[in-house]
Amino acid sequence: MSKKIQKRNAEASKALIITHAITLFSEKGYAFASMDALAKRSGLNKAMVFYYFKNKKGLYAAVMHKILIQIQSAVLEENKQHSAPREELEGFVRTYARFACKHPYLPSLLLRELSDNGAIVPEVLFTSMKQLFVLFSSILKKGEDRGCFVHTAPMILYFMVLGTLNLMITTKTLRIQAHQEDSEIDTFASGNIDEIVDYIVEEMLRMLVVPNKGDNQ
Amino acid sequence: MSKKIQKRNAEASKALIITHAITLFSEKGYAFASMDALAKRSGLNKAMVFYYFKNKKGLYAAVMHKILIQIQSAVLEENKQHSAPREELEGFVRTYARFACKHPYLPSLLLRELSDNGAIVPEVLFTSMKQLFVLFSSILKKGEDRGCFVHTAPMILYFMVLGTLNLMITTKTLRIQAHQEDSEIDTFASGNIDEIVDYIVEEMLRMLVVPNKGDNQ
Amino acid sequence: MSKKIQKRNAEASKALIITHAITLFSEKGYAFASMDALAKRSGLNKAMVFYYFKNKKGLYAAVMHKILIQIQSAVLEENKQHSAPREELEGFVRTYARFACKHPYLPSLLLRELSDNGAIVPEVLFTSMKQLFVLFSSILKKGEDRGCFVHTAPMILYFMVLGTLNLMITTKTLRIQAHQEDSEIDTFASGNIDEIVDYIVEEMLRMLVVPNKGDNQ
Amino acid sequence: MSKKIQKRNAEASKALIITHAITLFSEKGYAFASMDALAKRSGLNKAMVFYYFKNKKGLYAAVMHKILIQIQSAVLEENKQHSAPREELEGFVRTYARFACKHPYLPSLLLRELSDNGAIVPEVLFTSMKQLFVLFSSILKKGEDRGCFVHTAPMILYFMVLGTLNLMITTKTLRIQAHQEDSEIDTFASGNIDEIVDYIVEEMLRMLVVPNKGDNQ
DNA sequence: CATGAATGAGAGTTCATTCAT
DNA sequence: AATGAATGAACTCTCATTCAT
Repeated sequence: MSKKIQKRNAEASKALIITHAITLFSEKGYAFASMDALAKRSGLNKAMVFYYFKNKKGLYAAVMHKILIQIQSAVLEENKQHSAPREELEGFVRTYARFACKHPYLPSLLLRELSDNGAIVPEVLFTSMKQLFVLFSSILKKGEDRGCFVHTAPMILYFMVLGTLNLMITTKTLRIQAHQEDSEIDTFASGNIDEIVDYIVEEMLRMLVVPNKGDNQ
Repeated sequence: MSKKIQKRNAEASKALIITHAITLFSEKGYAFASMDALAKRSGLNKAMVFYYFKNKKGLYAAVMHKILIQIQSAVLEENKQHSAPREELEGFVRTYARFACKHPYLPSLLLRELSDNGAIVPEVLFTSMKQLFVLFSSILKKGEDRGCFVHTAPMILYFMVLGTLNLMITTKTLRIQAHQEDSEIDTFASGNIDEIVDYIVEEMLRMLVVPNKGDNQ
Repeated sequence: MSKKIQKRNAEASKALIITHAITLFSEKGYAFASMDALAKRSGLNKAMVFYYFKNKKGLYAAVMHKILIQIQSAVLEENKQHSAPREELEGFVRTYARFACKHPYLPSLLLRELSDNGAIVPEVLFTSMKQLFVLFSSILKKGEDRGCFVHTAPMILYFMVLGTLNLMITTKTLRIQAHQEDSEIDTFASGNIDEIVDYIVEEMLRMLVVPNKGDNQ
Repeated sequence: MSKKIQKRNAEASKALIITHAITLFSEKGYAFASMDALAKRSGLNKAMVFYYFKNKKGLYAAVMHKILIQIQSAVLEENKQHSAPREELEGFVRTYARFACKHPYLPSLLLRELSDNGAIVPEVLFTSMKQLFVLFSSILKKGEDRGCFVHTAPMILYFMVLGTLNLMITTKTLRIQAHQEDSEIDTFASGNIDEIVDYIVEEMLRMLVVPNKGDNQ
């Protein structure tokens, strides 16, 4: 009788849609990602997407929420394992970097959103980024309190970390290409993500560490 | 006397279009900036845009070209006035920052384009960014050669500068808003662009300057 | 009961569109037939046309396919009823003529397409016209084999039949008009399609029939 | 002083435009031939076309007028040289054919116009075609009067000649292609225009010539 | 839950045509 | 006579979204 029973429960379908939406949005950007394409990729009917997420913006919000939750919990998880500020800092940077590298949609989605002042989903982006920032600040604060970090503007350092990492990750192919065309230019094309993190952390510590206190933090 | 100030003047019309296109693109992003809206803003007929720039992409390319040329020449100009690496570095950062602050479309357009690998106008973005990078590298190189800078990966520092500045500038309203909601959080909301530059430069020098050489370079 | 007769019925909608498209294309020609006008005529939304036929070319291809299939099967059907070459030939001509007269879009669409080398939908036109030609050739061949037709170039005869019929049909109003303006000119204005066919067939047979074999084939 | 004096007299410019318009219209058809493209081809300013021909239709009318005049006078000229109906008939067909073959825009433009009932330039087409038809009729009439042609419907024969020739000429590439794909099908692909004319004339005469009078007309 | 059908608004683009010089 | 600038109307096509089943 039944033509084609597709018994998927709601959660599974929602998850399926979000998964595909993440890649689609990061590939094409919000505007150029069409709901048609998304439905096709997900193997679902277009109307389902609206059934679950109300509209495109709603879906996008869900997508942003998902990835921001993911990165947040990844960083928090890793942070539990350390207690020394230097290690915490390195942990923060490395965890973010590895995650962003494994999920390359993160940098592009994030940069786009930030360069827009969160035009599409203000609150989600806002609170998530804030929470991550609070964690980052607390690491610096702890370092200062213990006397091993000098005082700095945490906001600037935060964006220094995120800006550098995100740009290095999104521009990877661009940088490789540039190096191939003109080998004189050192675009750090060969460096993998861990080397990049090493560099960044090293430089951050040079900024932060109190001269004669660095070794025995 | 004449109602419409400049008519039947190709250069004026082109300039008019580009001017409005710059703000429109940076406000809405490429996809959401409609040619209809642009024409209305410019007070010109929509077809004129196509007459002069062939299509939307062409216009966008022209826009990017224009602003990249501007920032480039601003930086180059300023660079002539210095010869000491430290000053050159500071000049680079400050010029870029001031320009980006005065023309707030720059950061958003740039970040968007970069987070896309220059999806829309690869070459223009590519060559311009490269030239700026070459200048930046040469400053670092000179510093190293003179023994006053330690060796670093110029690409990473470059993105550190651009990433930090662009993010600080685009997120300005976001940061003010966040601080108002929760005054505990230090989002550097009150800092103006020159203070931001001071901070960044100070931190860069802490990274770069060879310990006992810094003072008397 | 229901206000709109057939809604949410894919086949009905498609058929509705094609029907109106046929008349529209034959009235205005491909270029001047606008999708807006078609939608209005069909009482459907413009987007539906694209939903079903992808684009204007696709619709046109569907239209051509439809009418070529129709004429083909009409001719084939009629051809079954005869076995003598003379009758087959007459059947071919008369069936084509009647069909084209009843569906006056055929001649105009066909002539246009042919005079363009099938610029818009090459393959469809191509294969259909070929199949019709193969049937026509086989009739002539059979006649030759039986010794009742002289040998001729089938392609030329084929175009003679189609060319004459199509032109006579499309120019009908033109011919009537010409005759009214100057009654000296005999434009065959009064002749109906069957008389035209009589004439053509008679003349074709005069060309084809072997002198002393014609009577007793 | 003078930037770029283009001293062309009106007639030369007009002729230049018409020449290019003829090829453009026959290549693309009326609708798809753009005034922009025409201006570019002619090396003139677009506005000039309107200056000389008022609008696109006007230009098209001029084009049709030109080529119809040409074909008319070619046929009339050649007709002077003969007096025997058979020769006149052959002359008519051959002249038209050669002309159409040398100026391949004729068949496509003509067929298009005819299949449209002269939608674009009714009168021009109308009178020209009529004059040509009157000449053709008079040839047949003379033949009948002299007792060497049987009576026929001149209109039908006229379209038989024009239809066959025009179709054979426009479909030349199509026919060659069809033959290459399937060599079983005899599309008269190898035949040149004179052979085609031979065939047509031979068949026309078989229709027309009074049985025992044919030889000594 | 799930689907295909349907829609309206708007997008980019083209084009014949006119204006001012 | 000749030109480049300017225009408005149209056109094809896309897309987020909703409806009916």
